[in-house]
Amino acid sequence: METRELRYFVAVAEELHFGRAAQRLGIAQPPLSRAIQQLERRLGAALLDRTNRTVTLTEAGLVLLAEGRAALDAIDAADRRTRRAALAATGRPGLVLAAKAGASSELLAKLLDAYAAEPGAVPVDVTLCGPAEQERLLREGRADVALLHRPFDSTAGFHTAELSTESQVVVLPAGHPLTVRAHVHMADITALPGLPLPRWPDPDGAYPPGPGPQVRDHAQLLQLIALGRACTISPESCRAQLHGDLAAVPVLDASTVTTVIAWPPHSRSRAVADLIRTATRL
Amino acid sequence: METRELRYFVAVAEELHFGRAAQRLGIAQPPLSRAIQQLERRLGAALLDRTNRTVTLTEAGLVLLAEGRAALDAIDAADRRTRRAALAATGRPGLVLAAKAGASSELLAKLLDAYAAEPGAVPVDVTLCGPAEQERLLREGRADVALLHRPFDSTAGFHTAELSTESQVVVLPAGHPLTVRAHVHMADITALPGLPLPRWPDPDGAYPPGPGPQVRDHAQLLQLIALGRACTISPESCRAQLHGDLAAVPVLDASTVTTVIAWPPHSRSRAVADLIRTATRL
DNA sequence: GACCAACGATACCGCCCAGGTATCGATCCC
DNA sequence: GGGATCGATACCTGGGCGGTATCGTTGGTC
Repeated sequence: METRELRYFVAVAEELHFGRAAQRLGIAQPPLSRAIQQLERRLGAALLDRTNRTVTLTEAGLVLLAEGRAALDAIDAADRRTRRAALAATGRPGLVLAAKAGASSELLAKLLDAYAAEPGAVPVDVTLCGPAEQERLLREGRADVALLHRPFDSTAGFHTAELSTESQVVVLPAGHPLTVRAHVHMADITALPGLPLPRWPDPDGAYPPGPGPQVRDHAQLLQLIALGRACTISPESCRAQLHGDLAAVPVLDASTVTTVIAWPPHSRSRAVADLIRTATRL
Repeated sequence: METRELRYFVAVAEELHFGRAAQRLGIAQPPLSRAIQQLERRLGAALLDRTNRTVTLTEAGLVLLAEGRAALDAIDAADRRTRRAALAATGRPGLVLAAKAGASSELLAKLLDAYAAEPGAVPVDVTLCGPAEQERLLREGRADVALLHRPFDSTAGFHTAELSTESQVVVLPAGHPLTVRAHVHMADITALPGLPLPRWPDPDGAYPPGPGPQVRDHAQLLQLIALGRACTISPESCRAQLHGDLAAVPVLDASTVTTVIAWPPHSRSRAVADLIRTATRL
């Protein structure tokens, strides 16, 4: 199976329309039709049901869409990591660490300090990113290592080491009636009138339907909470960043959050290994 | 990057010889040279240092070798899983479960029984394989689900669920002096005169150097132990399979072994999901 | 030190296949 | 029933992949 065929198939499977897929790929429609036919012939499996009017994925097509995307990601990652390795060999070496903006900042600071003190430490570029974005960066080879938060981020496909586990708090506007409580339960929060949980964008940038304000970053969310328009559940380490307008109350029955350091398998970099060793010793 | 280029590069990187690599690939040497040059040009990175006499991998080449192998594996897996999905849709559906021969047999039997009792259960083909082979089968898409044993098998790249944790025992010939002990330590075993730990083949079939008899399967190993030529450390569930010539003694400071059920991420099969659910409920 | 063998690179050639244009055939909509 | 939409088919062209022949360099050998 050639990557060209895979790219073509993924395009058609996503568009469910040969014309649009061809346009997206920058080729004409007939070669695309032929390439898909050839792919189906070689696999001995129908991937698409086409009825001259609609295109739908077969069961095998669904499988190939998921697996093919993963394979293409692996190829792109190989490409990017090879380029990065070449740069590192001839230019300044350096690590890219992806971390969620506004999360685990204390842990992150400690890690960076401790690593910088190691012999042979290289400069670390920290990429702060939106929720679940670290995972993508790491998968695509744009980052060498990432701080992920279970159970929110998937660690599938990575090597990981646990760094810390913490319980969660609900962040509320200062002066909210609940802030006098020593602790609350999930049921107390989902029933809060006028303080819905916010909606974060999907990886593709779209917002899921439902109530709750749409937020794009942490600062925006904190401001909304201060304005009394939302509340949120966060790991308790976020308390360090709360200012006067906000208050936090432990949520007893929220899932605990585990911060893990993750890196791609096959990572051969000494710098990555050093950073991980430093992290696990914290 | 095309898979053809990747395959070519991996062949050269493994052989470190253009002629042999070309032979292995079934093409002539000149097109291979050109393909590698083109790949290097497109990546903007030297992958191989060639001195007319010897070929060595650069740092970037080492990265691409590891990442490229992973990417090629992903493509092969996509291919195989798609074919399997097509077969399952048109023919008899079925699952392939990979398990280490001679390990966790009781757990495996319970799992198969429990799953078979589920509504909508499909036939399960059990593939018993050598050490660390399950991992390869699962990675290559030849199995739908596998029982792995941490820390021996790598679970990188898979989703997993823990099934059981057990401590380890040393398996000795019956009548050996140590068999009267209630328990032993690792130091007692490595120092055993005339009872070395066996050597298992690498994934490529070669044996690592060192003392100890070469073994290929469990029966062979047990026979060697009964003959007083070797001993081995195994999870304690192996006791169920020991016959009269053999004895087991707990090893207090051996690492504990966790049996996990693993499946590829992106698995879309209901049967796999059912099996996993059954397993975690055991 | 000159010759030879080994090995990767280069030069050149032929053919296959990817991609393009034109068109067909079926289906849905008005 | 006519037109629009959309995937499939027919046919052509060119680039690139693979092949053979050969070169250039280097290391080993007598």
